[in-house]
Amino acid sequence: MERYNFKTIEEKWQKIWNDKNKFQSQIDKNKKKFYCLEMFPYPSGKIHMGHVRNYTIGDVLSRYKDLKGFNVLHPMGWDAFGMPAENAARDNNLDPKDWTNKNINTMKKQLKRLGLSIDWNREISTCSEEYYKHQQTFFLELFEKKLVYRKENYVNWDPVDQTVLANEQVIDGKGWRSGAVVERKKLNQWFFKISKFSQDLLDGLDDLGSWPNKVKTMQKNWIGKSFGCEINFKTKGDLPVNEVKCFTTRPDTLFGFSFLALSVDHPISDYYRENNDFIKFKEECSKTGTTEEAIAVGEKIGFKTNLRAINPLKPEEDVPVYFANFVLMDYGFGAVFGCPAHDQRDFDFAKKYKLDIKTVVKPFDKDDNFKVDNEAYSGPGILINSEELNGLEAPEKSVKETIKILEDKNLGKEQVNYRLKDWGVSRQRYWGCPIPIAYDKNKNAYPIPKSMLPVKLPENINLNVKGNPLDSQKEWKEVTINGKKLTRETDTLDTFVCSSWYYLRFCSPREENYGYNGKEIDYWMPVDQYIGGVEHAILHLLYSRFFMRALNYENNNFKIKEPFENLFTQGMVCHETYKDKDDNWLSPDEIRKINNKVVKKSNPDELVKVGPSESMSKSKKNVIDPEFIIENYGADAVRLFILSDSPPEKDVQWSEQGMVSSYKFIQKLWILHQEVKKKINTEQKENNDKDLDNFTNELVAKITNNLEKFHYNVIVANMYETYNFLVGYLKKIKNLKNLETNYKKMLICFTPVIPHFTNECLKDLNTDQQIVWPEYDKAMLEKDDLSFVIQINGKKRSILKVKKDILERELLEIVKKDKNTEKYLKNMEIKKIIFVKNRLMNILINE
RNA sequence: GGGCGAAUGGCGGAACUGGUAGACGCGUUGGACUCAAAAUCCAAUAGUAGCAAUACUGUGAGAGUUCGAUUCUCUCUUUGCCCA
Repeated sequence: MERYNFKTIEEKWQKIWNDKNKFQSQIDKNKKKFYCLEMFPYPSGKIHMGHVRNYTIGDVLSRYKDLKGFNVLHPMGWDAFGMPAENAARDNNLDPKDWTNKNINTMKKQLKRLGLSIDWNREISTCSEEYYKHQQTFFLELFEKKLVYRKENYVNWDPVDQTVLANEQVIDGKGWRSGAVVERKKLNQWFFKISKFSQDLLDGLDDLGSWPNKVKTMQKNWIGKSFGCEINFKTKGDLPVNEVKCFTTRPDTLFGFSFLALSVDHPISDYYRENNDFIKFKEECSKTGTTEEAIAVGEKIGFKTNLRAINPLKPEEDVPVYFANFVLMDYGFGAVFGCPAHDQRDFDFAKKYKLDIKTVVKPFDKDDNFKVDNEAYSGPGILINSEELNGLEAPEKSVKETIKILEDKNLGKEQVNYRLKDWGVSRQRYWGCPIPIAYDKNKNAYPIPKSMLPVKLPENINLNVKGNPLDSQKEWKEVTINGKKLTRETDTLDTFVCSSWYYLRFCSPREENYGYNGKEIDYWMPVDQYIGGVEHAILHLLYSRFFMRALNYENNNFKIKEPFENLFTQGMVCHETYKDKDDNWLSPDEIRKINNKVVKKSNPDELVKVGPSESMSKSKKNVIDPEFIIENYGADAVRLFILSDSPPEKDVQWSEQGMVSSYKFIQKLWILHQEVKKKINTEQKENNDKDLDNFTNELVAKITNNLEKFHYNVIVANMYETYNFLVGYLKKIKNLKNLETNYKKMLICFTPVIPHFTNECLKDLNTDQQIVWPEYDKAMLEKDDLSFVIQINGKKRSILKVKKDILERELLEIVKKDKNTEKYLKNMEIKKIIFVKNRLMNILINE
């Protein structure tokens, strides 16, 4: 018998699917649509195992829904703008476009080789003019709706990449890509007014039923709604300032007020702009990043002003006013009131500058003499030392009560604050979507008329310059609008803008007049299932949700608010890490496992240090190249393995042995297929066999259920069970009449996972009609003979094969005679019997 | 510090609405085939005791609810992620 030649068979089926346009999708109002989307890849060069996992999960779902009769949309495209292309092009003297397109070609081939059921006719690339011209139109529309604005702002500046980073791109004070320490720099930037939708984005989360709770919580925290109070502090001192506005969530701790802290960017700083000490201080502050994390971790430093602030609830008391590095201008009003006893940050600051620490909240279990000592107490409790507020429960009642008092005295008012800041979209890079704006000599901004779109990127330019290459494009920068000579904006858009609406584009990828076609999105949107990594839980998903709201804003024709109905976040692909004796990382093919030892391939005497399994990354060299694996084992085997070992939402451990056994399994299935085929083709056939019908029925039920719940690892187990069953079955049973129909059902159940193999087998059995997902019979799941569990005092003592729907007293008679249970019941009084029909009987006796 | 999740054999992991814990795979051990090895096939595989039938223990720890808890409730430990 011939071995299963995965290479020819897989390529054969891929060609058939391709030639027949099998996965092409179009509107069909008679069918229910299903839009399945995986996060599109960045064309970095080659696909990695993370892609294999992501797209296999999506493919299993798409193929299942297709077999179920849905009209499936399953597109793929490229998140093609971004810094790696620009950097690679600069370093190797290439054009980013060429570099990107070359990678796209390679990766497309690799994805096709995986046998994904993708409608390639809808392929899009965000770096193509056909894509980004529509994005520029959207930008102008948002500009008209005043959802885009420009402001001078301090930004996170990455000195290595020479670009601005969003807060969420700064990790531990370092750039997420370059790893360079991030600096603060003031720049003119374009912003999307995402904060306008803070409440709506928060409310919308409730409607996203099947998003992971984890992701919803993360977004909720990110939006960071807080309830508090705006307070106007009167000030005195030798500056022409009478008042400072603060936002606080804890106005109830006002009696613990001992300083007021301002951001160095607060308007009051203007009075100090020529003060050398202040300038120095400000420089010092700029070394701390602008992220909340950097601020929390970094040392708190302050600069004392000549002002003193008056406590609104205690006008005879005034406290010093500082500039401090932990106050941000864009949160609240760039000013906070310091209550050291009940806020750790304030506490650290007060200790450093020897300020009062007045305890005003005591924990419930302490008396009124409670004093904050080594650290701030921020928990709940009872107000003390707070005059008229004494005895109030904090923060539950005290916050509301204090706000009322302040409002009555006209000293402040209730306010809701959001942590979510507007989205800075300007990037000082070449390889991105040009912002369709131009400026006159006075820096006034003019939108480029829509008729002049797209604003194309200049080609063949020198990237080997400091800063933004577009800046040195003199000719390109010049533009005349309505006879006016203007200069183009040289910043390009954050690539997260591109990925904020690409799912809309997939619905009508060739629509020329606009970014989307109304009819198409009305049919296809929203995405029924979105699948991707949890690392995008905040950024990409929040931006996409914002983008739909921005299009929806002042536009009655656009009805979508939530782009992704359901979300599934898959885990990462991990692998052991290896290091040699000098602590250099080793790749898996540089090591060898002999017995229980791991040694270096090039030097078998040298032991290799085996590290923990971590997410595959080039820097740790623990990557496995999918191309090599597909080449060696075939697409079906890779798909099977990547699903088999862990639930899709958890991390999976790559294992060579596991991969090999998946490969072998397909070989074994092929051998089994030959045997089944032989039996099917035998002339002599006997009666139908009920066991086989039952098994298949149960299998269909299990696999259907597991597919619906994303228990894809269990599906693989079900496949192995089926194999084991059939091997045993063929050995002992001659009843063949119903083998063919049952076997075909089994193959269809396997199709989402190993489509090439099953299509080949079905074809081999002359199955020409369109295959459809088998239905299962619920009633049949309850078998005529069943295993009935007998417990005595809650302990399992026997399992009896009995007929379905057996009555309690019938069963009791059997139990009394059964050799396993009889000894327990002899001469015992039965106190109680719990009888669960067709399942379990628990007999309670005296011990 | 706060929020959310997780903890089951040597390992990855199963277990429907509380009802046979350990499906399935990997690994390991023994056997068959072979001059030998690989591959393949067969068998065993939670622990303890026993030739065995079987018994006891067992889902991070401790309590609780229940006839019955991996599943529900509380406390704790460890760990992961996010936020601070």
